[in-house]
Amino acid sequence: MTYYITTPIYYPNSSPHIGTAYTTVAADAIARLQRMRGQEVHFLTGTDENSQKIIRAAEKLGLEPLPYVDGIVEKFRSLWQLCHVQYDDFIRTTEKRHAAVVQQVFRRLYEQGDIYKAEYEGWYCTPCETFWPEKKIAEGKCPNDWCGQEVEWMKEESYFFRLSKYRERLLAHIEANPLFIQPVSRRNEMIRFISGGLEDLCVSRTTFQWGITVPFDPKHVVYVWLDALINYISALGYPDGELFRKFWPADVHIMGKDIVRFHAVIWPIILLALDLPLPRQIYGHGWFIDRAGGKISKSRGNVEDAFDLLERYGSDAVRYFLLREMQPGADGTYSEDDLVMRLNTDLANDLGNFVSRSLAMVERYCGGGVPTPGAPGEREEAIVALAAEVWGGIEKKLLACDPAGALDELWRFVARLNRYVDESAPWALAKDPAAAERLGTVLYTCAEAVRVLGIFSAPFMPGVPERLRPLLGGAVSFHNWADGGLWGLLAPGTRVQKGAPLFPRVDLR
RNA sequence: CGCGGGGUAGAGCAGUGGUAGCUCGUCGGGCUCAUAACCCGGAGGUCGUCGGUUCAAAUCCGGCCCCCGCAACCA
Repeated sequence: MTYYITTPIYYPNSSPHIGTAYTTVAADAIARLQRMRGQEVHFLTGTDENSQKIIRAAEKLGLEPLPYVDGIVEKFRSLWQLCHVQYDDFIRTTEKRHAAVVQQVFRRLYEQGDIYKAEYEGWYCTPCETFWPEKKIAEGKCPNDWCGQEVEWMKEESYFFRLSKYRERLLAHIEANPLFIQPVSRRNEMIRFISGGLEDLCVSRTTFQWGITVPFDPKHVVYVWLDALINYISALGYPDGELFRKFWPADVHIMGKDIVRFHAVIWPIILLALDLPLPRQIYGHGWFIDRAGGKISKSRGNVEDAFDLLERYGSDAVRYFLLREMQPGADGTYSEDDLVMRLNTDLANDLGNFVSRSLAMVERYCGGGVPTPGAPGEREEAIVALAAEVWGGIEKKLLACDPAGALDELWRFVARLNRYVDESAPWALAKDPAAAERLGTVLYTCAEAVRVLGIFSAPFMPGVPERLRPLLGGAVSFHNWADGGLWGLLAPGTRVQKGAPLFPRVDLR
């Protein structure tokens, strides 16, 4: 089976913030799980580089647009590398492979009458490169709070995309496919919005040249959404590419809630017009907000901070925090204090400490060799049953784009394991020579649980299995998700060591 | 009459008809294998508000108050 998952293409005009990191890491966790399940995965991310803002930002630094975006793109790439994001392709809208497809699509839509030429009129803010609707304009000023410049009434020759023509078909598709837009709150929003009627979309500009030229009318460049959304198929080599045949339609497009509308309306309509199948799912997650309830701004989550966070806490901890904190259908809260709390309580105290105490006891009471278990008791049977349950739960939740729920499942298991150690009190068994077999059973259960935890953690925190492997004798495999659903794969006699703490505690200041 | 989401212990959240739960914090106890980590127990909530339906409501219905998104060409 194939699995195609995407993030949006990001805007390299500003630094990637914590929200883009969330989107990308969430997609990565799902992609990793699917690979572990043996699916043939294609994971796409990239950058959206055709915008007038790019020119401005470059000018400020005295650069041409392309060298400027090249630099920013490198930042994105190295950030994803530091986060251990394993994408299969990174598309840039400045690439020829993309431009060629956009031009081809534009031409086809024009020829079949879905794109037509007309005149766009409205209040225009030059710095924001935006036409604003009448009711948004207060006293002739741009409504963007960071702008506030005078707007002017402008007429511009433009091409328009006939969204209205496909409205009914789109609505019918959404109604017939409850999972098409998720979560449900977003779906309801979109149904309302579309029901209210669709205006045709302006898809070209003549006021600047940076972008993809309209093939038959070179004074126009293709404007934003038509250009950007097509990345999902241009990256696959539409229309004749082998990847396209193999992976389209996408299984899921993941994104922040702010751009669900474009993905749930414009993108499906482009596909309908091209007579292509629609993606199976569009998932809109929430935003990270700060503790005061405000949006995360550059001062909080810019790229320098992200690099800095990763350096100080490590990719696994940052990934864990992001994935755990964002509840489906809601916004998440970001603060460094919360991150440190998660790191100390969940990762160090619960998960890390369980690994540490388990392996330490095998070292101390069994000379470092995994003991042979005796007959399982009730407690062991409960542990094995819970492992299987949690294994299924993680899979189900993560594939439903709910990493936080999946991690809740995982921690249900970790909590149970710590309780198991206390209840079983191996340190007491070790003092009683008659309890040797029982001790072996308990410590085998602990060590085997460590192996299983390595698999469970792998999609979320890829560093965990890497650091666990040498502790479990170097020969254990964490690559197959199926192995997480089995019990007893760890061979008795395997040499283990306690090693360094998996997640050292951090003291703030 | 714009649309939608939300108001549950000090904080952050789960819970859609039947004795109010989780995480953190707090108080007390236990253990000593472990990263002063782990385990158990207690205190703390009239579930925004007023009214209704019901044998029974945080959960269904209605009014009101407050907070937050969206309101299209701005990732």
